[in-house]
Amino acid sequence: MENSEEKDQINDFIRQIIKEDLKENKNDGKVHTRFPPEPNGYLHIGHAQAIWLNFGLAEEFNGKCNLRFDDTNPEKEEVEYVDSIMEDIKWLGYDWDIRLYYASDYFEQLYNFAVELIKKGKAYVDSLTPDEIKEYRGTPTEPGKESPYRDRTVEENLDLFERMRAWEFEEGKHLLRAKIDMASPNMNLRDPAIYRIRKVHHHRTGDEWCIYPMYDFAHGQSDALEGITHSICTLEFENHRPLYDWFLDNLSVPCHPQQIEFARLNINYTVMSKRKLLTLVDNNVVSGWDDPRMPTLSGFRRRGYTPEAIKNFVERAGIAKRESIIDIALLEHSIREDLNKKTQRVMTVLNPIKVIFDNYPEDKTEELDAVNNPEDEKMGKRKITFSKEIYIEREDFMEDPPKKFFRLSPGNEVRLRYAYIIKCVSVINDENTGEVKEIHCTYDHETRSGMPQSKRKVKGTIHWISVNNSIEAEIRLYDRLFTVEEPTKDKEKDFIDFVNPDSLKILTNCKVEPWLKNAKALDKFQFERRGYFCLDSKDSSSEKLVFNRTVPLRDTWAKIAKKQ
RNA sequence: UGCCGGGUCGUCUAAUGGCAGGACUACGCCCUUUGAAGGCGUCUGUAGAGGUUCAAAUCCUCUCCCGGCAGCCA
Repeated sequence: MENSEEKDQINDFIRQIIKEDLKENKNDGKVHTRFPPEPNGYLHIGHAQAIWLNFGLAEEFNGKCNLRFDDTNPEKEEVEYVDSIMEDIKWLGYDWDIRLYYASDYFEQLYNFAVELIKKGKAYVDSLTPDEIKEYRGTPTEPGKESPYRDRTVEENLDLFERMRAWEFEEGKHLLRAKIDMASPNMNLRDPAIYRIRKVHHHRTGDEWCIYPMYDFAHGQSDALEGITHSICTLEFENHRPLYDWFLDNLSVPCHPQQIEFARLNINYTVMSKRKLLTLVDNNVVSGWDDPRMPTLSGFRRRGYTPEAIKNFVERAGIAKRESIIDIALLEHSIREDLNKKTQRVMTVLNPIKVIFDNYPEDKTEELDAVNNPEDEKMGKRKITFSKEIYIEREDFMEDPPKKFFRLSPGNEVRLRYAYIIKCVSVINDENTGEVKEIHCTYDHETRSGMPQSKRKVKGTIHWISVNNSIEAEIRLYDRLFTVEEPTKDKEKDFIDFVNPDSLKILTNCKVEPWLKNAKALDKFQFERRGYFCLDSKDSSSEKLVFNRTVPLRDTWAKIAKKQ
């Protein structure tokens, strides 16, 4: 209920257009959108916004949304990408039902549309070389000039185009072009290419075709064939809209969809183009498209992000026409908010140092109650073991603490979460390095959680884990992939130069609660006082547990310490 | 500088001639057996100059700034 009320409040300019169309009963009051990825890379979080928009609009206005692969360029497209794209959309929670299409499904119809254009005298086969075509096109400030082949007869064009299809010509020898206006101030209308010869194997049509339609010729007609009402795309296609409309106006198509453009999603400290992400993969800067540092959906999934958090984020980022860069802090807020409500808490020590209680019996152990999730009582409680020797985080102890350090230090007390109040009595340092090796404490036996004395005010509470009741794990800490907000802004340097060398830190000697050995891939937890973590889906095994840090908890102390 | 588009708190985003609001961030306080979460509060904005109007972020004029476009990519 609450959710739908919230949804009703979204009123971006696209929704306003749709509501207006509905009011006028345009398209018989129907809304039909489509998500049209090119299978030449993995989906990133920018695509998630487009998916959320297109599928969300369909849900909101009782319409439908198609999935259509825009596979008109066989040189870059692969089945691997098709599969990953479908997996990612499903993961986000959307369903195209039976409406799975490929632009390549329409190759025959698109060919016929091209023939129709030729017959109407509105398309011609050009035989200029690629270089000549470029030269003839002019520049943004100067008009182009017409190709000498522009006035070929309909019969000649038909014959040539048929022979192009019949594998008679070499790549680049001929090109089918729309006959529009070589002097148009809009470069897209200067006789744009419609069909080019490419003797390349296509991932779906195999070697059936050697001519392939250009994006501009395929997209609008595919939209029309599917009965799309609102064809939503990003800003860089705004200049193509007159061409989109020109084709639909000059062909016998079943309907004329409306193209609407919005600004693509950008986030600081990362990059968001498939080409650049591919570069990171190819140069082994990351381990693959699903490296947890990647802004791909598969990367976020492996990192421990949830579809809910991603959808909340793209909704909060909003839909508009002005170009913007969203602060990564908004994304982090969204995932913390979701995981806080959902995750089981667990005691872990990432960087252990041993604490020994001088006044605790050698062989004694105690089972103590720990809350699984303070945000959700239904998640219940579990037992944790206390004993003479425990580990705490190295950073929770300081021999010479600054002001406002509320943790353990010589002569001072601290509370052990769910256990006792303890006091540091002595410290053993490493003979060579001087580093703290072992901390000796006394525990106050009247302060066990729940006892009256446990109400005593102690400023700090730290987490811990029993030496004999913990298992080892590897924990991978991820940070932002780049050191600067806009890695692609610098004109002198390559964006790769700004990769954060500390974007991945691997901790190998971490201690976690023993039951975690039963965790399944992608299971999510809050490691108390540290952050949200999930079991890695590729490298973790029963012999070696591997956890990925999704996002750290907010850390007020880190800010205070930094100021001091 | 041809054409197209865009400029509202630090960052996003609303207000569609009628009180510039929300979220994130930052900061402060409260609460706290997670320095988390939560609660309360504070700061900060209509690119500039004119004009129309009782009233302008919104309409008009001029200026400035920022993107996109010269693939047989999408």
